[in-house]
Amino acid sequence: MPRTDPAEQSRSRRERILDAAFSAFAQRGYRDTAVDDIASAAETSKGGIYFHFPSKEAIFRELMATTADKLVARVERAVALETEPVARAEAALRTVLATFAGHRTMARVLFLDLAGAGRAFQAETNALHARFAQLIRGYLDEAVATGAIPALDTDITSVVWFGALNEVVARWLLDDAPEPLEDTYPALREVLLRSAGVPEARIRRGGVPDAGSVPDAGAGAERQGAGAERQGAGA
Amino acid sequence: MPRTDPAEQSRSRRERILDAAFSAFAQRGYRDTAVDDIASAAETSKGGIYFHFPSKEAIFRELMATTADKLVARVERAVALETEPVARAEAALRTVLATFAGHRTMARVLFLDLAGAGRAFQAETNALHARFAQLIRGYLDEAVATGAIPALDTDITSVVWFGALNEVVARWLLDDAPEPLEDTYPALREVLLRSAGVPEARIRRGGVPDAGSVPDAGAGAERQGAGAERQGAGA
DNA sequence: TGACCGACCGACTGGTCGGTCGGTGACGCA
DNA sequence: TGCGTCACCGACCGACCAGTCGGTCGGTCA
Repeated sequence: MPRTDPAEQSRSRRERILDAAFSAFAQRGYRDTAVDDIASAAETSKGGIYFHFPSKEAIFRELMATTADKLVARVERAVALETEPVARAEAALRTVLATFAGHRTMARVLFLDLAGAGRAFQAETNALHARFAQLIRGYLDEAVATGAIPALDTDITSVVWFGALNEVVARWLLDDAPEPLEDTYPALREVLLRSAGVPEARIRRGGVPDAGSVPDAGAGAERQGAGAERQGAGA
Repeated sequence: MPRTDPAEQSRSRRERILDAAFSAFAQRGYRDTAVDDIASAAETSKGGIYFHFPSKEAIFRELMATTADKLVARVERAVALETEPVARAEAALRTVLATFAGHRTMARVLFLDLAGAGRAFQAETNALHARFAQLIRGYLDEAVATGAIPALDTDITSVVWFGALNEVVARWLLDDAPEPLEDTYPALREVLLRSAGVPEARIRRGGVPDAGSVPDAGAGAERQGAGAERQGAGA
């Protein structure tokens, strides 16, 4: 097949562009992928792309949406095979893991901040996450050692804790009119302690202490003594 | 104090730059913050900035590092006040939440992928997360309804599940020589089921099923029938 | 007083990249 | 044979921006 293979040609150009964009975004991220890159990977031209799509962003959005749809459909199919609720939850979990395992690229597009930065930062951020997870792990190991909680995989548990915290905070950050973040503490605490095998009795005893023991949050400014945390307005 | 207030001046220019960069990055993200923006916010010039820092990236890295250090120090201080292991873990959790609650900007710098994209995508990504969390929540609600698990806050639990999954996958994606993702399933399953209050007996029964019930992961190509998932080499 | 220096300034450069627009060839139709 | 149209091409435009570099200026020291 020299060029313009008919079978290949029949898959409309639009599809070829989408495929090319998909793997380009997954490999280099949105910002670092130029429309020209997509064009050449799809064996077309920039003009050809802008004939089919109004903007680079539109390509990305379409990709996100259809990819997510596919994953959701897959999960729902797997879940439908089970009837018992816990088994259904397990099936969902297992399916997501198995799907990503077989489609690393798909995972990249959906989970990594594809929207975002270059490799260097990705690694940096990852190291930061690892650092916090390690901190948590230390406390968990300690708890295991003293018998406060049963022996368990503290590696994964710490990752779960960090991931959960990360998500809770991110969600609060992106909320336009967020409730106070601390309000989530009691429920989050309960879930996380339970995940680490803390006995129910111990969980129910002692929610949030009335005061003290948390160093002055909300006091001093963000950085040093300067005028940080200024509102959106200023220059 | 008309201008060049001495007290203000004494806080070295370098600090002013760091402060300005901190809030600029937090508000607009790394990519969308121009060095000129930082300069004018710090009431200095681009040249002035490049006198103190070798590159834009260096500023960002320094900010990340010191911010993380501060948070870790704060957590460790709070933890040191407790002796019982579970209480220590609780203190850590509470401190992180309380700190971010009081320092939204700090949270933005550390947690959001500020390294990354513009607002539009952030919102998009958030919606996607919400969608998946909602999916999970459905299953959990079902489990509660049938009495398979005790009544609990399925809202946060689903967020925890999603966050955990997200983190596990992200970590696997950034690993250079990752173990198969499915290998984490048994441990992850255990932690998450426990977090949802599934009885220990039920957790121990049935780990991963021998086969089937997971639709053909790893089969068809990533997108349509095309040649996606090509390795890093190609154009 | 004059030589010197370090901090700081801002115009400029080199390069990148999204998006545009005037084509162009193949094809159907009259 | 002429004409319109669809799909596509690629040179080009304009904006944006990190980083550079020649220059200024307020001190300081001899």
